[in-house]
Amino acid sequence: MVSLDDVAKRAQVSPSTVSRALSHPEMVAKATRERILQAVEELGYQPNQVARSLRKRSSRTLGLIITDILNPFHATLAKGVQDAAEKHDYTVFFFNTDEEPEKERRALYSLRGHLPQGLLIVPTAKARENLKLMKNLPIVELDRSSGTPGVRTVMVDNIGGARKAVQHLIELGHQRIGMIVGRLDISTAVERHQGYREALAAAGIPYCETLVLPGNHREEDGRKAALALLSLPPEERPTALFVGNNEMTIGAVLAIRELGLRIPEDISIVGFDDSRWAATTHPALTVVAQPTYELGYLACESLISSLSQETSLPPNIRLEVSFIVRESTAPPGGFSNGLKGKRRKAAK
Amino acid sequence: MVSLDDVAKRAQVSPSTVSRALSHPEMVAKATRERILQAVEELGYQPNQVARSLRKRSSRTLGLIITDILNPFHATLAKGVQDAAEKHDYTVFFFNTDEEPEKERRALYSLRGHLPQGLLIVPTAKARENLKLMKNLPIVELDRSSGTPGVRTVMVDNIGGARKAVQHLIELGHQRIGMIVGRLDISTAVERHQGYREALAAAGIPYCETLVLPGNHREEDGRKAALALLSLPPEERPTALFVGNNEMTIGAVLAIRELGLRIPEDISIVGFDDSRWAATTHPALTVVAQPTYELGYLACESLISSLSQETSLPPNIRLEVSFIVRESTAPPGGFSNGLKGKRRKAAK
DNA sequence: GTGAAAGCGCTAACAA
DNA sequence: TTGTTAGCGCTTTCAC
Repeated sequence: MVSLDDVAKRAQVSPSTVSRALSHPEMVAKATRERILQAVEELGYQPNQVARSLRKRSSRTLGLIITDILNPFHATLAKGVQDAAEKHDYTVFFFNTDEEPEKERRALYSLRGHLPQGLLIVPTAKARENLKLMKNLPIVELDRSSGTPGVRTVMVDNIGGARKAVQHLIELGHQRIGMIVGRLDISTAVERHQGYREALAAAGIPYCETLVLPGNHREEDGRKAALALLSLPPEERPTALFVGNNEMTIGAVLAIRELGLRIPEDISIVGFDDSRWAATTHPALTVVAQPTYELGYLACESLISSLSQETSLPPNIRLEVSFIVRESTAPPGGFSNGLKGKRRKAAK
Repeated sequence: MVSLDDVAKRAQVSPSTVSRALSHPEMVAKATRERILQAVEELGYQPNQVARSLRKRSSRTLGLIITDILNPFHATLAKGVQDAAEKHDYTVFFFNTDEEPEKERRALYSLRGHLPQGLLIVPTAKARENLKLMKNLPIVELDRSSGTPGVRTVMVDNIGGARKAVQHLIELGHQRIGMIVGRLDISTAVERHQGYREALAAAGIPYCETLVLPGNHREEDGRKAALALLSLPPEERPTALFVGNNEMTIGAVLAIRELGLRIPEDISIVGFDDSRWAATTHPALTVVAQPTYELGYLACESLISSLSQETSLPPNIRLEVSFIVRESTAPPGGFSNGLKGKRRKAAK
């Protein structure tokens, strides 16, 4: 590889002058600078970032840790982060934890050795413990918060979004509204659950524990939870479902199909997080839509701006969600009011 | 940060001994080694990978460049790569090119400065040019090939997969089979197109240019192409569609819905690459399924094994695809045989 | 089996 | 404005 010394020789200056010409052009006389730039060009010289990092103790790299790259929500987050990082000429180390704290720990450890300038992370349930590894590293948490002190966060208004969703169902006339919530050791799940409770309370509907089932954010968890909720005895069974994330929503819809129930005639459903699947499935789903790409992009902007001390962005950001009414919600209908012919088929 | 020198002092040995104890344990006496390891433990020492990389001129990092992280196929590829990399204790620099050669060039350039050990890339159409930047870097191309000499590849049997898909349609009785193909400067598109031609030829069906439309791999391209193909005059109009990738397949299905046509009664459709969307949409799609995760995983294994000279894996790997018949294909029916009531609605 | 010394490629005092 | 020098944290000869 061609090094700075090679350039120096060719341009007949000292290595430090070459370094300056590239890093602080204004400190070098115009003529010299041009001679150097030409040599750089001719030799195809590219600075060795590794050497530069070692010397400057700062690396122009960031870490990105998400929990599930197969989830389009996370993939979109990653794209937002990546785009912002590239814009500022940062390179990103990427990790995927599968929601497993142990994988997260290993990712953090491995990342630490590479001395990144900062970290963007969708924390797992044990992140608060794991992040102790990263003393003194600027961190932004995306989507959810681990509660680690001193960490920046970029999240959406989960409470408001959930409240709106449930309110919508209540306005349609639903009284028994089930919720498939995420793990309650994850902040988004807690907040969406809170929004659910608030909406019920505001309408004077008592909170009923049997109608709330937790899941581990995956499609299969949503499916199982929906199956369980819809197997309750008729008088307890929910007439509508509010599901805490995109993957579980898909699972819930599949469960409803398995049971031979119709959406929205037999059961209404609202999901949290929009997706192509939600928009194009039949019937199209009513959802709380999040500005996912912006979330990732902004988180990265926030991190980078905090690195350069231009603390233009507040350390904790909440983005607004929007509520999209499509075809999966309607006033309570047949199924809830007794056993229709459909149901027989369902009890497979 | 605690450095090797700190450990050396605490263990009362020289820095070089500490280095050896960690990198070549067998070169250090057991007692010394244990003392050192204890000091490492007590101080929470972690080797500085940047310094190590600079010195060894080798970095335990890999580059991963894909073209569209929002495409579940690519996200799955990335997960496979990531998992394999982690297994071998490599860290990955991640880039997304959006199919844009210019972004790819920038990604490669930026990556190069970080001295990765190797590169995994889904090449864009201009990769052959761009990859000239990466002289001497071990490279594995995934999914498609840029034709760059000396580069390893891990791909699927595109020709065979396409042939099987089209053959299936022919066996159902279709004669006018349209194809929505990718960009013909991308190897997968060329190969799938070839499979299409071969299947037609084998059945003695003449190849018809008007039935083949290219698209840029995105959903919207598939939609437009399908719209165009289905707007052909009745006697030229295809009765079945073979679509060259997952995203365009979704677009084609949406187009068919827009036109008010029924799948498979009015038009059959087969996609290349399975996905949750394909499996759960209604009707579920017949597809050529690829071992996507394995593709990514194996590509990374292949790269890493080539780095350590254990050339156990062949430089060019082709994985088998499988053909999954679901509900989107049937013998040619109503639509193709003339104008049904449905069609009026379609001509919006 | 261990230590001393050199140096990976770069940047940043400090001097001139 | 430019050059000299030292050193980031590590590994690897080369001695002993």
